[in-house]
Amino acid sequence: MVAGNAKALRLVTTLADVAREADVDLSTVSRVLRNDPRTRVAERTRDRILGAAERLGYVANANARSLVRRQTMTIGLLIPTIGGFIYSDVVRGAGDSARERGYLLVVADTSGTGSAEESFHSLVREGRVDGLLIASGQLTDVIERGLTSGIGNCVILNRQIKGGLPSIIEDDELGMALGVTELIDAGHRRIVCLAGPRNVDTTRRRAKGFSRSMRSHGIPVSAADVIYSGFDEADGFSGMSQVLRLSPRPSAVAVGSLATAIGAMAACRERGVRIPEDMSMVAFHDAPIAEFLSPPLTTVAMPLYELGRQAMDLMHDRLQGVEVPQLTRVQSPPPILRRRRSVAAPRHD
Amino acid sequence: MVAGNAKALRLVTTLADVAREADVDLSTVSRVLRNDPRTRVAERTRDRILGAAERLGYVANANARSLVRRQTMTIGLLIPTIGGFIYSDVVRGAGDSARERGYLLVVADTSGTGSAEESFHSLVREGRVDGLLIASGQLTDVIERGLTSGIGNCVILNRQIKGGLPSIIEDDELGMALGVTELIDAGHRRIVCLAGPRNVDTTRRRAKGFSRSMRSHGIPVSAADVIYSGFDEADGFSGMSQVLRLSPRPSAVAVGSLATAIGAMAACRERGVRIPEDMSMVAFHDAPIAEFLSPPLTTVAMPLYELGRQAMDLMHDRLQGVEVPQLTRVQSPPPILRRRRSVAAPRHD
DNA sequence: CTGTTAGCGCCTTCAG
DNA sequence: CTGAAGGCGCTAACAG
Repeated sequence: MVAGNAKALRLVTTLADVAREADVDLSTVSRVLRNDPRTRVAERTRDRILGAAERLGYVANANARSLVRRQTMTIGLLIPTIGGFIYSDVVRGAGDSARERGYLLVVADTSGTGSAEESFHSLVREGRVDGLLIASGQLTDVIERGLTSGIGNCVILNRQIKGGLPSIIEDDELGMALGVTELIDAGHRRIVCLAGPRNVDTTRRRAKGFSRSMRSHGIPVSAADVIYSGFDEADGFSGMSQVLRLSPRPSAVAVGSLATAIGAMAACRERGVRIPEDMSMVAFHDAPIAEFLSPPLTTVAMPLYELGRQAMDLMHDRLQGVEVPQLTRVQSPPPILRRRRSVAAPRHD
Repeated sequence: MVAGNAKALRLVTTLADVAREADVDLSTVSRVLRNDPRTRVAERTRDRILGAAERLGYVANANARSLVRRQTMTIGLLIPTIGGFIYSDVVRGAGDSARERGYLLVVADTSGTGSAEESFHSLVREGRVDGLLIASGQLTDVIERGLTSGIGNCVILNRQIKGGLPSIIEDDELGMALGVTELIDAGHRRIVCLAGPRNVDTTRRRAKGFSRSMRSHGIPVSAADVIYSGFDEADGFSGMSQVLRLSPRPSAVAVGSLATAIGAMAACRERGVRIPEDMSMVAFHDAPIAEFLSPPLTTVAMPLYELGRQAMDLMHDRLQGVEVPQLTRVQSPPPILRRRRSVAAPRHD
């Protein structure tokens, strides 16, 4: 009475069910449903099969298919924390490209402790995905320190990495230079860069953009002009607090991320430093919120949608056996400076 | 020369490889590696097997396992857009619970057109997940309109839904009442609720909390006291603009989401309406950013981490065959009012 | 204690 | 144009 139960409650219809219903062999059903180009099927049988499949609500099982085809048609994306300003665009870009190519994109959040490596394991090593897009610095670090097994089809987003893994980066240097130039053009000379964490690739590139722009305008820069902090609001607050203690106090600051800038604005407010009257500010990265801050923030909008999209394109190439370069730069569009109201001429210049 | 290539480049080691290396049957390897409690294996063979597996870097293939076990040990989570303030907590909660139970959580962003249904299809119907947590109103609507096949193991987050699908909700009504009470306690009487989109369940519950709190304090409410808009910054801006045109102008506003509140603050600023001097404000939902706004925003912090976690717990029960109620309320902790500086006594009272 | 045997659901030669 | 047969990598009885 209980025996055979497992079979009895198999509710999903399989190829065999459709075959029975259509009175053909299941291999024929498989061909028809996949539109196998190598086989021509009689119009009548095809209709019969299609009808039966429809009637039974047949959907092919991805696991069985993956097992034999040795590919899952799904790509993973690792991001450090869902909810960051910049990731939504990256995810949309990667998702759109994936969909167009018949792939499924699944994303995993690596904010929990150890979850970066765990996700990597479950997704890649256990064969749940064909490839992994890695936008999580945390995991990138692990890989750089020697995790080498099974990292075949990975693409690193916006980090350069030792060890031959392909990566795709935006032109952070140019982006930051754009922002700094805006400050310089407004008349500022004493400008400080409130950058992200020290020794992180993106921080380095943005800091470089800062220095480059300064120097190319004939303004000397010293190491002290770059203040390192983290990437969130609280980091921005403390970082900016440092900046405000500097003497002479800079008249403008170029901030390494939008969240940091929001914290930095709060620090200014608390000290009674008005933006832009007493302090001009540009932020690296843009999001709808920038428009609604006080004052609306001048930002550098990086092509993050394109970053996601092109990362996926790269992955697709790799999966097709196309050789992909070890370092790719996101192709157009270039970063855009969104002028709002956080930049003004310096007061005592 | 090219023939047999497919086999040749099979780089992953299988059970058979380990079995060969350890000179035992592959079923034994399977047992040992799974720690099958029903079989006792000689210490020596076990060591041999473990050694071989280690040496060969064996990792079980998830697809093959899923195929036979008829379960994938992965749960999907659908969210409307990665990058919203509230989703990071939900994802963390769900992810933590999943991990503790040996499940993998994958999230899919349903912001693209049609991608909600597509994701649902690829994940659930094609058998890539054992269950789906749905926090995407978009998909909820589709389901409510009649998508019924294969929705066996779904849990709806923070939406009540017709049709018997289990859902878990927080006490939005209480949360909003908390915020409104704070306003009333500060002395406000003319208070407006800037709610989300009309006809959405969460909006309705928050609006109800508003009315309830008002009435319980003896303040009459009319339908006109609830202004409907959307859930993002721009919606908040336009919604608040409407509020500011009201006459008599309210002295306080209870806003239905954090993003909306940020837009609303901007609208006030533009009109020269100072917060909290001319207008008090509380927002539903909290995130680190609230602390850094101008002024720091008084918010109602909902237990979103718990929502995610308990949704996953519910899913787990369901997967274990435990009966789950059609409607669950998130258990403790209750919403917390985070007092910051956006509420003050009204001016002309 | 360990090996043998059947599949899971699907794809893919190879015959007919 | 269609059917038969083998196998993807793994698990789970059932024997020994």
